[in-house]
Amino acid sequence: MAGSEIALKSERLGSRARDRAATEARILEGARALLARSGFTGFGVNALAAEAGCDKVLIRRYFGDLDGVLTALGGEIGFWLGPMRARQASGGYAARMAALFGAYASALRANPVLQRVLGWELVDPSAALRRLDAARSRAIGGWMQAVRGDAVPPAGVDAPAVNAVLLAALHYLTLRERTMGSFAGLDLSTPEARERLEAAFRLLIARAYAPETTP
Amino acid sequence: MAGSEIALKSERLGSRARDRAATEARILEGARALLARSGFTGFGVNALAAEAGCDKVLIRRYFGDLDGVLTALGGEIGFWLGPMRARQASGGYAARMAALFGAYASALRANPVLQRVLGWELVDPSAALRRLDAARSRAIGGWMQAVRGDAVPPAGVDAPAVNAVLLAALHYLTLRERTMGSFAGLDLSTPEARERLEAAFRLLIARAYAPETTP
DNA sequence: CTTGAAAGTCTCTATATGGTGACATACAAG
DNA sequence: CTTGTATGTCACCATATAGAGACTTTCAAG
Repeated sequence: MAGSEIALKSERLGSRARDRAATEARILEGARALLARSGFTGFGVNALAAEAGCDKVLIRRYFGDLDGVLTALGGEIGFWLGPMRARQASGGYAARMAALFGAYASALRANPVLQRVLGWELVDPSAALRRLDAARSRAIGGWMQAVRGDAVPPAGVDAPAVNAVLLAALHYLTLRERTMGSFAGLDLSTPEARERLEAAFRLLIARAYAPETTP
Repeated sequence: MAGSEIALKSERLGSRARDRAATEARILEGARALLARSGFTGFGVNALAAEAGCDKVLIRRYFGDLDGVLTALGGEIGFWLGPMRARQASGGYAARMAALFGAYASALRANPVLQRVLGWELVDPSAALRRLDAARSRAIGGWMQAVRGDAVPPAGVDAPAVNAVLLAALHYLTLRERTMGSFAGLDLSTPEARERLEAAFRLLIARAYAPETTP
């Protein structure tokens, strides 16, 4: 009888491998899953503890704050955009930029957590989100510079400003597709609309960065 | 003494003019002010009642739900974009589109409530926000059609798609300016950066909608 | 004048949240 | 074996929220 009690206790309490690193990993994975599923509106200490299957006090002990969890999660943001870094585009500036935007659009569409972060930044910016944004901005800037390589935009075109405009459009349309599903009369859920938008991006890039002579 | 008691009571309870229409107007005005100041994160029944200076039960009685308040507020969304409807642009399609974007950008920048709504749509879309978005989309579409007039975009250019891309960029950059204050390495709080972005918009519009011959 | 509905105020409950303290257990160092 | 620390569990508290009920007060219709 005593043995069964001990077995019960050890099953009830000891089943959790007493491993801080594993718990922290579960918290981070839970935060990732929770953000992907419910976004920031349901992102609280209680919900995260339930998702990670641990007590909420451990979140405070190990990360101090929910912002600490976000900051720790941001350490993997390099991984979010990592797979894109490999390839190097070729051709002129316009061609390289088109390839770059296509790759970034695919990566962003496949990353719900990044979408949630980008959306929440437009609603309730916090210090942690600002740090994440700064790091992501640097990463993307470096990545764009690497892909661009030695190609230079045509003279008379403010490439950083134009790229910012196009990148802003890409962010907004991707978020609209997941949330509202439509924008400006276009049904973003249909492949036709997305193809039209991709064509519009290609056209804008081609004409903005066209060489001196345009047909 | 009985008289003073009556006076006190009438001052405490009767000071509120017993007028349902006025109370509804105060609730709507309070919702507008609350949204402009705190956004949707602090948009609750208690906060709205405190802002409007009335009891929260009246919000439920008159509007049923917070979504009802939003829907009623959306009836004034026509007013939000109303002042722009007057002027009619002239020139070619590119020139008219440039004027249109400039006017819309100014109106959006001066309208914090519209900014909050646009931001929240990307985070937590509700049925009420979908209705508001549909109405706003129709209004903007009609306004663009009116300003465009009889000008037609050059052949081979998918004008609705291109305009959607540019409009998306305008929305995103305006929201980023209020929240993060920067995007893609550009400090949006400086007039220089905004001027560069406006120039980028003008360049994109001009080249996308340029007549057949481009220098 | 009486009566009944509308307008408004106050209070209570149920719930969820973030946060903190008290306690139990495992594990390793002494 | 003892002891201390880290890890984990549980219970409690203060707060804010949405919502419903009970209660005045005004006003207008009869």
